Amino acid sequence: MSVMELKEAKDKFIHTWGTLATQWGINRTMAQIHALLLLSAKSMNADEIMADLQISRGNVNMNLRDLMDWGLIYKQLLPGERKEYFIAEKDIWKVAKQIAKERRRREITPLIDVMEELKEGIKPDTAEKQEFLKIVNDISKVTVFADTTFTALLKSEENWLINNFVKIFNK
Amino acid sequence: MSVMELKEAKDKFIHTWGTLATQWGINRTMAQIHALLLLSAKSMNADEIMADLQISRGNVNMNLRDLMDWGLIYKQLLPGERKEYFIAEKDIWKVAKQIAKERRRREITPLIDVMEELKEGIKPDTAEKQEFLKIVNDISKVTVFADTTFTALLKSEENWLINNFVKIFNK
DNA sequence: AAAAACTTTCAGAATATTTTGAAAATTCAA
DNA sequence: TTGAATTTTCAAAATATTCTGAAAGTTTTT
Repeated sequence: MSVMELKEAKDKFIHTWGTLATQWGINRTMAQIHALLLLSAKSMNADEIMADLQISRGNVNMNLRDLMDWGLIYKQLLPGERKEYFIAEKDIWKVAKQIAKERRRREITPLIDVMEELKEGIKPDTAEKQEFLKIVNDISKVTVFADTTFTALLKSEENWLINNFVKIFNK
Repeated sequence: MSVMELKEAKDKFIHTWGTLATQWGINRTMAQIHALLLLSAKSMNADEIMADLQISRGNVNMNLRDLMDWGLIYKQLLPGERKEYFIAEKDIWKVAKQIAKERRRREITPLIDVMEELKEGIKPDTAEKQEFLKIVNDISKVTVFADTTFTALLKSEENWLINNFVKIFNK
């Protein structure tokens, strides 16, 4: 691609963010609003977002709430303004951490819980049951491992991965 | 939950696998077929899967193909049998690796590509463009970091994370 | 070469998700 | 208070995704 206009680039960014989001189970509009706010130097209100992305008030409201739940945007009350304004977290490392945290909560934790429940509910008194428990156990172990790794990555500011990251990040 | 029957437990496993899958952008039926095959000691053919999950032939066929693309199941040709049989990869560590690999390909790589494209297409000749490039650059760095970490995790059999894993896994 | 056994395809139907927009609820200023 | 400004809700409409099943395609047997 040759040199492109800023507006075009921003649109492409917003569009890409939205498309990719759907692939990982996140609502397209939510991702687009997030992208829009990420690119906006100023905080924006619902009307501005509606106009910019050409979407309804209800849709904007719902997705702004979800984005706040994800910890990706903040509400800002401007003095002398009735309307609520929204601004995105601009520290991308924090954004990544928030997304990872939320996905862990939604994807990993429930799986661990169900595997535990199944392990407790089945007595290994037949070969068939033992086979079943083997699978459940293996999944449980891999999942707990993923969870442990994830948690370590998110919490520690000291381990090699983070240092490695900081090195790359400040390059 | 108190002691439950094996059938009940298997159904719960299949159902849970299917429900969680939808949350990470994977088709419910694909996940259920995968779960069914994971739990099956023997390989199964399309008719058996149709009967077991009460779904159409077309649906089974399509999702079996997708599961093979993901590298989660294999086709097995049994001697003296016209029908094709399918068996799941039972090594859960391999399964996890395959899933991670595929998600990396779908989620991380395209994001990196678009960010690179945007970086190349914009000249930083105004403050506004520089701000835009800052965001794009930051996202690029975090994404490349995630990619690097992922790849290292998947490829190396020697680093501490894997050793850590093996320790947990063999407990 | 024909028929039987099996697999694949894909248009339309069914289902699920997202979006709209107007009404209800809330907040704030006077 | 009252009422204007703003936000929230949610039933119905729009859109997107998944599933079905019969027809077409392929492979194997006779």
